[in-house]
Amino acid sequence: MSAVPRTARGTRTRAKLLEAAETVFASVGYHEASIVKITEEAGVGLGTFYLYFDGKQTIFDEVVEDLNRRVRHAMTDAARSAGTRLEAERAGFRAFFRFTAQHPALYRIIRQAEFVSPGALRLHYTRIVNGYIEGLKAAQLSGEVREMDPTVAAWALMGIGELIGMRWVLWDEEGTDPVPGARPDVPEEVFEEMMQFIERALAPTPGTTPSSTPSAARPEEGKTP
Amino acid sequence: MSAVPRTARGTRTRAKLLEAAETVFASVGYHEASIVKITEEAGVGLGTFYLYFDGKQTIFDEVVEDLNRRVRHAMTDAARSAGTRLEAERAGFRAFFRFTAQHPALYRIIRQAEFVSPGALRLHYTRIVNGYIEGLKAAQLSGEVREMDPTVAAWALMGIGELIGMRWVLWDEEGTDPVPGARPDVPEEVFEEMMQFIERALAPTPGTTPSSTPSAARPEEGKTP
DNA sequence: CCGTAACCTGAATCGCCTTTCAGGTTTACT
DNA sequence: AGTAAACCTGAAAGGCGATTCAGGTTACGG
Repeated sequence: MSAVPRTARGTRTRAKLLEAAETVFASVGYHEASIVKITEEAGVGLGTFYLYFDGKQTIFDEVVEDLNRRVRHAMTDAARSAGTRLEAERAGFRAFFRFTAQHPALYRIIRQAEFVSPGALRLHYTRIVNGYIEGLKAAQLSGEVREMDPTVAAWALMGIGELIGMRWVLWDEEGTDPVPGARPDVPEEVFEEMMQFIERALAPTPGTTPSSTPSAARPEEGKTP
Repeated sequence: MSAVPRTARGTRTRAKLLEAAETVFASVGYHEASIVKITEEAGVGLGTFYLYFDGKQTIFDEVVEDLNRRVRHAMTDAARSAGTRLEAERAGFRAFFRFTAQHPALYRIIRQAEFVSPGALRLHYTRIVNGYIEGLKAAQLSGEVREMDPTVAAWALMGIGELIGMRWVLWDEEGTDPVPGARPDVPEEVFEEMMQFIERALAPTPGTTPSSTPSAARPEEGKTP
């Protein structure tokens, strides 16, 4: 049975294991990730693992939970400083892609959760989507976003980010120097195209795109109740 | 070493194995799927498997290939009978969701390919996306779709379908009677909302004249899917 | 400096899975 | 019917990884 560490040393060891697990799961996948590999990566003995975790599944769930918390934090943090909803959307997506570039583990691990831990998978997606839904609802009240079902739109946005991220962050990243700070993000043109797509989909008046210049003349009127 | 069947019986046996593999991979995942389970599901002896496949990885690749071919066929078939591009988009998405509802194996298997067979994963996505790109380019020429990078839009569309399908077909399906003909599709309201989203994202800007704008102004730069 | 609780370790056990192969069965063809 | 090729089978070898556990090490209050 797993236990909670009771001293500073124990806390450190547990954290090392968690970090090592993220690394190993991301690089070889759940299946190929053996407890031995995880403990080796963490630099601790094999048996130590079972002091803090019940098994592979348990530590996997915790890794997913942790990644989810971190990516949402990155996104809301970035969005907070934005003025309009569209700026927030922009900042959120940028943060998402940046996080993906810096932690490819996110994608690689989430995709495996389908079978390893379906509950964790759903929690991951629904938590992020809920963030979108809240934002969209608020933007609808202020007239920045047209009348529509925010839930459907939120899942659509999630899907766009997911696949664009996969295509231009994960796939383009290969063969890149694995220096933590120097990972390529989504190319600027692609990002702009994507935001155009999104802005038109959400815009109150069909066919018009609000200027992408931050605080330019964009009065608050356009209410479409 | 695996071999190609030389008689009708052999062909049947090989097909049974392939179908059984799809079922088993979808229900328990690649990792939990043992050769024993596959051969039992197929109703053949254990050793028979190795007459036609080199191993688990090999048959997995072939299952992915097969599913990919079938889903694309379903989509293009449905889209063919449509008049405008938007109708085609609509028909294609409907076919995609219907296929997903009838073959949940598609999602469940593809998601595992990330580690099991990255090449197969990429092939799957890029093939579908290429279909979109062709359709979008044609629609741009006829002015039905605005000027934009069709590649980015295609991946966005793919992402929308992917997550909406996951949320409303796969997740809602649970606990449903597994009768092959009676699987729930995406609810009509959700489908409509999604199409609204897509149509607005792709719609031409009212002011511009489609045929007069040189559509070759933005040549495709090094997209190498 | 001592004692104890917490912590760490890795060899050994156990169980499951892949893959092989020698021998039996079916099919295609004359 | 007869024969060769194709096909099928499942016991058994060989390997790998999860988990346990008895014994050693470290931290720290008194």
